[in-house]
Amino acid sequence: MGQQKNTKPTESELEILQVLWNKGNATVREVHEELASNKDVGYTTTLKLMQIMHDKGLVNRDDSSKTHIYQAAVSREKTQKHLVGKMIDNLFSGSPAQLVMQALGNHKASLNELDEIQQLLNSLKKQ
Amino acid sequence: MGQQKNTKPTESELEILQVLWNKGNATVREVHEELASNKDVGYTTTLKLMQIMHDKGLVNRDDSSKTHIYQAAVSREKTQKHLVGKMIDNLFSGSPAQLVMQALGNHKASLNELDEIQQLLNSLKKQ
DNA sequence: ATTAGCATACGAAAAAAATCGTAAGCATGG
DNA sequence: CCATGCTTACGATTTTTTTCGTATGCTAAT
Repeated sequence: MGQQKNTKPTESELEILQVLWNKGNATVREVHEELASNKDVGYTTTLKLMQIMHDKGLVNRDDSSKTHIYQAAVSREKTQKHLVGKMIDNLFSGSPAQLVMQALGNHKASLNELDEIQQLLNSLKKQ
Repeated sequence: MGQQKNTKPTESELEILQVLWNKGNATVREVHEELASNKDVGYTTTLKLMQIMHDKGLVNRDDSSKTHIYQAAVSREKTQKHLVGKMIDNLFSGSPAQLVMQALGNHKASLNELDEIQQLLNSLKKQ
């Protein structure tokens, strides 16, 4: 039954949210196809997971027709914020800057992206 | 027995690594005190966890004296890199820049830190 | 109407992670 | 010598997460 916002999604739940965020909304089958292209998993596993997520309030569903249609109930941004915050605390002693340096230093970004970051940086400095 | 590098630490293991990274090396008791100041957990739980981590090769220990002394066997940097990469894949569709924007936009950094980031950014742009 | 195919529901098992109780050993201080 | 206190070892339980088998029902094609 239960239902609680702000529940931290598990690893698998995150994979599903991923798909839902990208597709906007989707059936279990659609989500499953997507997942199954990357890893070995049974259909009912995906189904069950999505049912649990529905219970937890992580997804909404339209069950007015036989084949239910799901969509994420938590926003990508909010989830990102939550998990990034957690990572900053857990891994970077609370320093967002260190995380940024890590990410920039070790993972390639395009010039365009660097410019975007530059702009954000400028506006932050002005404050 | 087993032992394998590159094992992804669990949440709890990460907390312990955290302490070890900060202290350099520490006894179970020391690690435990630290953890117990933040959450409610029994001593033998911490002990057991650290034993498991030793099994997995996540920590090294000196057991030449009765009270063993532990230290992290995986570097903070390497672990950060691994987990940040995972997060970029899982949550940011593979774009490190998006993660950076998230972190910068939502989590306060000091002016000094912003300058550090600026410098890194400059050097990346020049390449 | 019967069958084949796909859908959900649901219980339960398996796997992974976390927790803890208890035993046993070894110092140290009385 | 004996008790107290701290240590590790270890088995077992609990909790959480993941996985899947099976039942059941609807729909469409034959």
